[in-house]
Amino acid sequence: MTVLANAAAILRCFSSECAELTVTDVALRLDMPKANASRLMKAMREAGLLETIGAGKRHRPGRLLLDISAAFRHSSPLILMGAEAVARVSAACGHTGYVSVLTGREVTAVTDAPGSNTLRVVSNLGRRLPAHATSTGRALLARQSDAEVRRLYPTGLPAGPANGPRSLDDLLERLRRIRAEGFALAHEEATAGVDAVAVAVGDPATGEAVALCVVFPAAVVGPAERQAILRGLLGGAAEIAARTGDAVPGPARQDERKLA
Amino acid sequence: MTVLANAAAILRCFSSECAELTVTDVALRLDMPKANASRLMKAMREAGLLETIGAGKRHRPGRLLLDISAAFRHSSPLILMGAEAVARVSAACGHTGYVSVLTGREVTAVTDAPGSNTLRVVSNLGRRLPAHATSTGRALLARQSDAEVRRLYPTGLPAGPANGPRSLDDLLERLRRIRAEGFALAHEEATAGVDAVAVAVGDPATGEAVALCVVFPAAVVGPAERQAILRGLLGGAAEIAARTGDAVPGPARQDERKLA
DNA sequence: CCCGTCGTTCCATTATGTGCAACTGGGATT
DNA sequence: AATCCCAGTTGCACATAATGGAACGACGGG
Repeated sequence: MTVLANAAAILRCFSSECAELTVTDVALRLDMPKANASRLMKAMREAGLLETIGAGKRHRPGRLLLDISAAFRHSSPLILMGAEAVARVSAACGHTGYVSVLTGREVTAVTDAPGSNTLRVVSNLGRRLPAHATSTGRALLARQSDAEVRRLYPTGLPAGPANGPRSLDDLLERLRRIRAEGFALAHEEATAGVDAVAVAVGDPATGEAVALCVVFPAAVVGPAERQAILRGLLGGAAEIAARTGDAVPGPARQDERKLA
Repeated sequence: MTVLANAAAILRCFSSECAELTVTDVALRLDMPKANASRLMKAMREAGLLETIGAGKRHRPGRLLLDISAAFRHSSPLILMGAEAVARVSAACGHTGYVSVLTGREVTAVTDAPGSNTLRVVSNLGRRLPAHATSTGRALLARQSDAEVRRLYPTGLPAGPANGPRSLDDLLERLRRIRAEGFALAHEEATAGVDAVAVAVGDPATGEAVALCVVFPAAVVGPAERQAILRGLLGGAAEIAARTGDAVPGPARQDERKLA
């Protein structure tokens, strides 16, 4: 299935950073013969996997793929419920919220709820981030055992942002705390000036898990508001957990769930 | 490129309504040999185009596609600006908003801003709807000439909802009004109890156009609020049009842009 | 325990995609 | 206006790579 592999490779060239590509761009990046790239992309256009921008020679992912990413969201009731819960919290506090999933050592946002505040974090759907260096990633990693996490990082932790975990042991220590408290925090990690709160919830039936997360400017959000956001996320997660039969980590009593 | 065509056909089997498929499902739907479907789907899994749910045999679109649909959104500054504008209006009024694009006779929502009201229209990203029977579709069709629209419907209009246009001439009449007024309305068309306001804006440089749209429960939103929504959408569209150099249809003076 | 269903694997056939190189067409340069 | 140059497309012979029929494991239910 070389054509499929090549087609996927072409699709991989697209990302949030690089949204338009020409035939030679692709041929260069994948160092494949121009002829090949040309024919493949033509076929992909005809299949709806790619489309040209205007009438020019620049390409972008096709409409078909858009339809399908919607199917992905609908494929999992967990994601839908998560989106619903995050939307409620986001509407209440005005900050941007996400639902994210973990794949190996990376997290991806699958749904967003753009905030309504003038100063808010711009949403960045579909960008992969290192799990260990984000609140969503750690919230999801905390659902795994220490042994499983160690197995994910056989060569230790890659270098991360200043406030992120500095070593595998540091990470495991943070995960223990997340398991005990039931939520994850990030203070100016992936993005300067941005703090985040995340809560994970899963579906034992499918083995899936998602993280609900709200991000906000670190400087302008005080303890009371943070506590409100946390309460909203925990409440949403608890509702979902009740429906799926998931075990919620952390203190059983809501009032013990406080930010440090 | 038969494998590509087949792969695309498999992807097309997924939709908002049908989010999970097994090998035999696919083999049946596309009546292709089971062997073929099995191998193809295996290859697609390895390429990241598909993934199994949990450890089972049900498949859904892969993570890769999710990343890419993000790229699609970023590919067009027009879509980004539209999303921004709709998010503002949506946050202000609490109703759900969309950015949609037109392909032939169908419109697809590419971005959504879920509303914050308890009673709101649930967003339905990525589902294709007939252009003539939606406010977004008509707003976009109105950017084309009567001749072009006629060419789109050589055999007349397909049957639509009760409040939708009943004939091609009816549609053209509505489009004329949209061109004159600068916005499109739908009253309980695609969905019972739901009204919608849509405004189209384009980028002459690329030939693209998007529709900004807000949907709301027909019964509980009064004239004043509708007017406010309309003003918000028109304002957003005007800002975008100013940046792209697009011509905004309808009365030049804002205060003439009123709902009937 | 056996059967039905579902997915995967085997194998020969042939279609299919590959790579090289020549061709075209559109824009800039002078 | 003539020319160059680069991006993209096409022809052709060769060999890889996908096809489909049927047989084989693997579950799960009756």
